[in-house]
Amino acid sequence: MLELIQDDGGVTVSSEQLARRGHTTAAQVRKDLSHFGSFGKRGLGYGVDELKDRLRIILGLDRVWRVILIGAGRIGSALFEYPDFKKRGYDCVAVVDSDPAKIGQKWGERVIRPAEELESLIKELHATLVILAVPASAAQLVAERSVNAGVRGILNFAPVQIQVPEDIPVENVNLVMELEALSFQITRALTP
Amino acid sequence: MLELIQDDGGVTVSSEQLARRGHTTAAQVRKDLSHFGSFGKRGLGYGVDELKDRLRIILGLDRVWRVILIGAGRIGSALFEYPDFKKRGYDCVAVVDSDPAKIGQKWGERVIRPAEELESLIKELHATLVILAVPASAAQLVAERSVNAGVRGILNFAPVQIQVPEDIPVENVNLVMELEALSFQITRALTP
DNA sequence: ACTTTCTTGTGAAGCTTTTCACAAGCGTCT
DNA sequence: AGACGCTTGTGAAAAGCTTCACAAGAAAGT
Repeated sequence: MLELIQDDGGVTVSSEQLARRGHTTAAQVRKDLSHFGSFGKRGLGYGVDELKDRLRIILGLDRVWRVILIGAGRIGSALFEYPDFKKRGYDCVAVVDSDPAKIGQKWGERVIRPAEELESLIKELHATLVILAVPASAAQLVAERSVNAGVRGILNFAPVQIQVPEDIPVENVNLVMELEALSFQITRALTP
Repeated sequence: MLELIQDDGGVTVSSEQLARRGHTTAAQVRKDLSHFGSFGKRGLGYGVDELKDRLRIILGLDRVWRVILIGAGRIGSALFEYPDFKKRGYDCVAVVDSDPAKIGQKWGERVIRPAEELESLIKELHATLVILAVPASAAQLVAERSVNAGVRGILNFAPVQIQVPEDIPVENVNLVMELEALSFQITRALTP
């Protein structure tokens, strides 16, 4: 499994150092990285700058992703204000909501657009990703509309499994599910 | 892997129906469930009510988890307002923040407490879980303080890997990481 | 009671991921 | 130059996970 690798201070970094930061093993790190070519230096480790560059390319972060945020509620707002969002190469090109009271409000320099315009916005602004921050009941429909309009990936905050074609990746963030995973692990630890 | 199983309408449900809802296979569902005893009925499937009860117990949801929310920023606020939170058995017994401007503010019936009180609140209120909704720079320290004060699990929204003893489960929710996973999958699909 | 139709639970097979182990490469020190 | 200390990259072994396949059980109809 591919793991996140954080920056650090030195000029080179060994697989073992990376493993400690990423809660994994040195062998795992080396195997993962070797899938994308061998750019480590034996006896030294990986050059931090080269590693960053390579990862950026492997992860597709050498481009700017055009994102539309669907749902201007609390989660949407938290995401929108997230400082690293733009810095990391994600450009929120539009915000849509179905609530007439919210439409027209300004978030920073973005005006909240009505949900009906979703398809045309995706096409006109060439959005590649959508962030679904809508109630569970609306999620499936909005996801389908987005995919039909040409979106390539979905980040889903609604607490439902959405059904989309296999070639459209979906990442789910489900607060209750994460809490249940914790609760399961603690419970299992208590009753072996 | 244990998968989430949503409610449905009928009185019984087969492994195949569950599989469709959960993006998995019938055999997988049966294997997962059989780890916790055999409570399906051959020829019929699983009784929906019994299944719900069993899952509740397996996941440790037959009790109320006492949670402290650390960080009263946007993410914290989105979580706090999340309607299913209380319904699903999570009781937010306190909110703390280090910003003097926020301390004393009322969120619903909860008053935001100063971060210094974290340890005493955990002990006095018998909190079992903490939700870390603080900046990355503060996460590690706050996590350690929480664990030392007796917390049993952590839901971490800060974009860093926190280091805690092995027996303390940590679930990470990292917006940028999820987006990077999407971006990686799309990129890989484009360049095979 | 017997047959038919479903569906579970589970051993075995197949597949994937992780770990182990070590040759080979790189830099440093003498 | 040669020896030494590190660290990568990678086959091979081990472990883990998923799928297959089917006996056994449960209801319903004849």
